Amino acid sequence: MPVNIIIYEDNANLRESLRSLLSLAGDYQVTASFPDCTEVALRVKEHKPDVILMDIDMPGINGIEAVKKIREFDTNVQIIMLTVFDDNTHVFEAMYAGANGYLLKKYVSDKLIHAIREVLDGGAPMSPTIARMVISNMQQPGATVPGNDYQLTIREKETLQLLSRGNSFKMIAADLGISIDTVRTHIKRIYDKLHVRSQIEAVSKAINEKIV
Amino acid sequence: MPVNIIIYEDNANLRESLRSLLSLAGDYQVTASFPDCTEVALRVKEHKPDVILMDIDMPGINGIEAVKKIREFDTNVQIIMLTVFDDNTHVFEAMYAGANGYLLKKYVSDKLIHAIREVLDGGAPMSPTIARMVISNMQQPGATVPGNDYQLTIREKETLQLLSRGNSFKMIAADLGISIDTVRTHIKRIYDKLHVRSQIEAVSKAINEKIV
DNA sequence: CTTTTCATCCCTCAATCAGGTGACACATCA
DNA sequence: TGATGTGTCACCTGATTGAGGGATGAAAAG
Repeated sequence: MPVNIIIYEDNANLRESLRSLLSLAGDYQVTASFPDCTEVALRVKEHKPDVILMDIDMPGINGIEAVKKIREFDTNVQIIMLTVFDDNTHVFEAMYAGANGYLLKKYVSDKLIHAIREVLDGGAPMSPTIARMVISNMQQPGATVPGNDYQLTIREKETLQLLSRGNSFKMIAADLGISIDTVRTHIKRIYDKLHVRSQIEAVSKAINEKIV
Repeated sequence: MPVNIIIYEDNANLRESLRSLLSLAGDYQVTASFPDCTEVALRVKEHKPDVILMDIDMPGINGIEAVKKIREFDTNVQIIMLTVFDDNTHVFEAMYAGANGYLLKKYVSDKLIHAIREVLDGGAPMSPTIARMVISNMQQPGATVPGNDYQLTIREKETLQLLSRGNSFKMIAADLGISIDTVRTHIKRIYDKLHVRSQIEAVSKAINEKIV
């Protein structure tokens, strides 16, 4: 069964190049291709592709918006962004929107077939510089080393979790089946360990450093 | 000028395989290899490698700890993790610690040379499944439906931001140059709009839905 | 067997916060 | 011009929280 692919690319030459590149490779069937994203949801539902190749810079709805729309109803179709942009705004927006891969156009001829194979195998094809950007992005907030669990005890972690979800001391006490005073004690110890002095600081630290 | 590489790998067979794989490829020089990470900082400083291949599971100091130690004094050396673990704890810890690439051992023979080339070119080589994990991790916080900014006004967003960073009303008032009662008003409106009833709920919602 | 850690509970006091109500200036917009 | 939205400020009440204490028992570690 061939892999069904639809293409969104406003440049007619490139669109046809992609189509022929894929048809020559065998096992790939471009069931449709479009120069813009009007009715993107309808069209995707209609063609039920396995893979979507999506340009970013298109007239009307751009590729990132299109990905968001598609992800509202389909989280399975594999979407590879195909673009000339390698600045981090575009890359991260695309990733957050729900793209599975991100190929720079200059690598397309070499890597497209490979990338399609890879998304179908559950991978996330990315051009090298893109991969580096993604990693750097992860490392930013990771100035806080995970493993810094601040030696919280189990009970303290539970308390912090409930606190982070917006519970009052009273609710935490009820939830854990202990007295409110015990909750207060746990909270105090948590403050000591996290070096904070209020709920919000603790919660903010807990969420940002994913202790919870 | 050949690429200088040092290897950390406790399995003697694999260590030698890597060494011969690299020597056969030409242009790569394994200047040292070690079965464990004792004195890792000293050794790296001594050999000044271009690339470090780092196993994770080693006796004594594990590879992730070693990466942290190395990154304390050298942010330029390219480090590729070389491991059998593909669970997300190990992957993310390694990434946060400062690894540049993450290759599963089963792909080593095929991809090692390519991966070394790639880190040196500023890329971030990853096995496909690893790349997918990294991307999924990025998409988690973005799972929140976009467009939900709850119609907060500029001032309310500022207030919420300061609140999320752990400031008290008093501090927010000082920061914004307004009276504490005004802060209270803003906060109250924020509560209404976010449908919450406390600081923590607001902060937790704000962070999780990345309004701030 | 003693010490430490964890989890539990209690008390007090001052500070902070939530919820309510009301007011005023300013800008925009219908 | 009048309605609406925004940003500002004030006062009040009751509840919650933060910061200090201190205390007990069970379990783990030494």
